[in-house]
Amino acid sequence: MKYSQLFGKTKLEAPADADSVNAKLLTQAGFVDRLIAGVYTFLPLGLRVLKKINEIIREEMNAVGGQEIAMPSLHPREIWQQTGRDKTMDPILYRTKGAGDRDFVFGPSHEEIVTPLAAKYVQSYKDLPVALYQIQTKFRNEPRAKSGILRGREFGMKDMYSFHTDDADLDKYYEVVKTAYLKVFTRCGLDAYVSEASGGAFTDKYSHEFAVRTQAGEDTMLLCEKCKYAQNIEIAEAKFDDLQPADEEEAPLKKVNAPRGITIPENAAFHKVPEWKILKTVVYKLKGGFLGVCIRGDLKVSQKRLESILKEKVRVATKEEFVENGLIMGFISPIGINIPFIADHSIKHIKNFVTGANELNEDYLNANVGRDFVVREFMHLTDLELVCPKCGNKLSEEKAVEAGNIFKLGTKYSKDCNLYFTDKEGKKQIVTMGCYGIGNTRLLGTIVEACHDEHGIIWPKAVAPFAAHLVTLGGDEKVQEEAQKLYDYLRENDIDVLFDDRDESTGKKLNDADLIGIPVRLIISKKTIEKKCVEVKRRDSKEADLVPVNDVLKFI
RNA sequence: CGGGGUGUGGCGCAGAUGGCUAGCGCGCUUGGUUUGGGACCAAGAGGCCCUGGGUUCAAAUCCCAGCACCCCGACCA
Repeated sequence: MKYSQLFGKTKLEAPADADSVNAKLLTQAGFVDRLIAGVYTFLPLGLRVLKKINEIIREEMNAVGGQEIAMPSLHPREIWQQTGRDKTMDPILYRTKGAGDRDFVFGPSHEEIVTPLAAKYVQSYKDLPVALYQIQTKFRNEPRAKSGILRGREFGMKDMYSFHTDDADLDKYYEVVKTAYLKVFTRCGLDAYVSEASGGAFTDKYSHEFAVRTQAGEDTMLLCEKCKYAQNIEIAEAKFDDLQPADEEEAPLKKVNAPRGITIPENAAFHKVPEWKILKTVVYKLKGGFLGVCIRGDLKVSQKRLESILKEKVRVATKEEFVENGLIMGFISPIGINIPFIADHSIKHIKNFVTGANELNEDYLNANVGRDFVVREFMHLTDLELVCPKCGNKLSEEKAVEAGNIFKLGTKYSKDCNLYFTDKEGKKQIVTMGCYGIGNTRLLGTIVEACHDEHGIIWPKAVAPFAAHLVTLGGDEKVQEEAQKLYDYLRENDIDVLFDDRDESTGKKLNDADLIGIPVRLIISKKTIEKKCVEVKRRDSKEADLVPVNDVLKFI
């Protein structure tokens, strides 16, 4: 491909509202174009990468017996009512009406389609197990699309569904797919970890996430290098004691008179609640002022951790400083107080806290984070040290992106959609299901987050849009001729090459090459022609080599 | 859904106490000179100043409403 003819040019500056590295680099380099928040066009370069990713996914899914199909995106509403998800997923469903005023849903996922489909074709135990997958666009009305292509409203996903005669068979296959998933991420040049997933609609025991380590990740994960084990820090902390009943609803905030002592046990006793229901607030003195720290009543803030996070020495505020800030010892709360607050993850999922009202002997009941008070950031602030459940080593804290997840669905959808089979004894049995998702477009963004430097993207070889980037320097005709010869030669040898044949200045062309990030850069210039050589430079290395034209193939 | 910010050629921005023909940089077109890390000269093209309503002799600029985008939270198979 000649760059002069490629649709989608590089830009000197990234769009001002690009919020993440992947959004900046991918738009600046001409891989994607944003239509609206969370909805992107894939330009030729971007689509090339996406196709490579899809091919890797396809190969690995085929290798574990997956069969590719293509299901519709337009779903009649009734099948969503049948599983109850018309209601439970209502906020994120895109809806439309068809002829005769019929209601439709744009598919956010495909259990509702694939289960009835399987029911049509699966009758006997001989038809099982079977795994079906597709690579397709999903639609989810995210309340806040963000992070470039990492969280979109329309996005690409590989979703696979497996069907089994019993749990044992599902368990076996689930492990096989887990391994296949790790292969996919490794082949895409990423460092992936399996993590036990958060509780959700389908219970945490039966789901795993795949975390990819990158500095730009949205989640903080606890990782074990050795076992490739990961755990989301929020889950780790919440899990250490599963306190919050899942069905508790947020109750209205209430201020009550509370002539109690100032300690947590006295507080808990007075309100007749467990200590973990108390929102504990500690105020620290920093160089630049005061900082409130919220934590669950039964836990302790680790000053050491706080200091290592803030990178400065801190101390608890003195009595005088309390008065100065209008704080009442024992009755502090983040509600209605004018100092910044951060919080430990432990409070994130607890509802209806008891907390002080910043007045003597006055408390708030039913305080909820987000609704009644806001914290700047959630952090890990306790002494809690977590170890790998497999090898017992201490887990390290890293930022990560969730790039895939797998679930044991069990019989939820088979029941709703009447998916049964006849066993060897001729008895009717229910089918057990698993489902397995990888966001392929998110994966593309994740690769950029993980593989870039200050000049641009550094594509791992397996997913690079081209194998080589041929660049001419200088407007010399001889240079163009020689480059054209090399271009033809490479193509004859099945090398996917992008040929920057433009008459642009050296700086622009080299900067563009760095930005686009193709793994190998080849330069033809007056200098190289004199030496009958080509300059070869790998994107991830600083050094360039001059190699004889005939040897070029060895370097790609 | 709460709080904050921003909407001006394709991109990045200036103009805001109402007032002349709405500017600048990048990009684009034409011609010329250049070419090893974002070149230079000259001549051009390109604008419902987010939308709707209002105030006014006069609105990019003031007022009201709405929409979109971004950030921090809430939410998140």
